[in-house]
Parts: sequence; structure tokens; C-alpha cells
Amino acid sequence: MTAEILSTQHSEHAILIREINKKMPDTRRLETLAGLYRAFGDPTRMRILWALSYSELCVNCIAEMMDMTQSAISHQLSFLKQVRLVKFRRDGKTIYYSLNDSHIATILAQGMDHIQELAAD
Amino acid sequence: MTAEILSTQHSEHAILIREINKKMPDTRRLETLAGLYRAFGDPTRMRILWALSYSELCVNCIAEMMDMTQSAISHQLSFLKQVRLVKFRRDGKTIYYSLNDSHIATILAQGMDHIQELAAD
DNA sequence: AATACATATGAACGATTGATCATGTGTGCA
DNA sequence: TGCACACATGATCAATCGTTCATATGTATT
Repeated sequence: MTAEILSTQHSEHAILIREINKKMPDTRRLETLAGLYRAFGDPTRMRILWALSYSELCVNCIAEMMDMTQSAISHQLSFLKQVRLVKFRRDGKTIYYSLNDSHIATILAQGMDHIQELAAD
Repeated sequence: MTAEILSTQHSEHAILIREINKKMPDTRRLETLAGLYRAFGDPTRMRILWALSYSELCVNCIAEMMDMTQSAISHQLSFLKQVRLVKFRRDGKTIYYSLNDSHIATILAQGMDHIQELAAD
């Protein structure tokens, strides 16, 4: 669908659209940003991230906490690793995961504030 | 899968797990939070929210900006309305959407800061 | 009332996702 | 070297998602 075949657009609208398009971050960057939020957008990953905000944890510990299989957790950790939300260190056989930086805990807390406010309506 | 059939857990781990479980927000709340972030986790919705952070916009305007059909945008706005990220007002035939509160723009900006930092490595 | 415009909505369909199962890799210990 | 433990990974499958198409609703104008 192209812009041309859209029905009558008031000229004021056309101007507004151009202005906002100039200010908008480019689409690639917004896709990256959406990708970041997608990582927070699943209950399992959300619980993992929240748990890691308290302490580094090994894979089996997380699996036990979430009452889920080690495989499921490992897949999700792999996802979180890819988008660089978590890092890990090996100690013998066990691997400890932790949040990649403190910024992430801040994002979690801010989101929690938001839903808290909504609930207070 | 139950906790019992998991292999040997060091007792230190068991204690840590119980402690974190006590501190964690309850699962229902975390699911709501994940639901909020899922709304940010799609490129189309992300672009819509970003555009609305500059100005309220009518549906056709958004569709033109995104170069997408009115129907697709309308569906996504419906989603965003459900999770209360946007609100709307009617003016004659056209309906103007806007961010539900300024908090949301802050969340967007914070996410952008985060990926900016990652890119700077 | 009839028409045009702006938006909403239900059904359908391909694409993606998250969990599972089976198996592979890596580490430590006897 | 052989075995057990901790974790990773590829394939598979049901469920969910995002878009499209067709159509419905709501509002002004004539």
C-alpha cells in the first residue's frame, strides 16, 4: 500500500507527518529497540531477569525456581544472552548467569512503577 | 517437571532460591509487566508509540507515516488501547490517538539510551 | 435518506514463538 | 578412560501473532 492511494489528507496533516518523520529515530534503530523490549515481553524471561536482579544464579537454580525444565530455561538464557541482557561465568561444571549491567534492573523497576500506577486508578 | 526430580542441589542453592522467591514480585504481576513490554516488542507498535511521543495523530496519518494499511494500524492501536498505553479522542469523523501518560515516553527514551550504550562498545 | 469518509472488527492465513524431547558438548572425579 | 553432572542445542509441534481482506459502525454533508 502506498501513500498516494490514501484518501484525502488535509495539508496540515501532510506537514505534521513530514515533521515527525524527520524527528523519528530511523526504522533500523526502532527495530533494535523493539527487539530489546521483546526480550522483556515473555513471562518466563521476565521472571528470569527479575530473579537475576537479586543475585547471579546457575541454570538449574533458575529452572527449579521457575518450576520449568533445564532445557526451556537454557533456551531462554540463550535468547537473553544474544540480546546482551545477561552475561555468564563458568565455575567448574556450573555456569552462573547475571544481568549484563545495572541499567537493566532500572528498566525493570521503571516498568513495575508504571503498572503500579495503572493499578492505582 | 517438579523440583524433587531435579538432580543434587547444594543446600546453599536451596536457601538462595527460597530467599529470592520471597523477594520476587508475584507471578501475576510479572505477567502483567511482561504484557506491557510485549506491547513495545513489535516494530510497528514501537514506531506508532514513538510517533505519538511527538504529537497526537489520527489513524490515517499513522498509516501513511508507517506506509501500512489503515486496518493494520487500527488493529495495533486496539492492542495498545487494551494495555492502556494510548488513549483517544474523537473530533468529528476522525479519531486522534495519543500516549496515555508521559511516563511512556520516558520508558521509550530509557530503552533507547540502553541500546545506544550497547552500540558504543 | 443517500453518500462519502474515518475508523473498527471478525475471519483467515502464513510466520514466529516457546516448550519439549532427544542428543551433544564440556567439566570434574574415580 | 569411563562415568556422572551441568548445560547447550537442533528438530518438532502446538499456540500465538501480525497482516490482509471483507465488511461493519459511526459521523458529517447534501
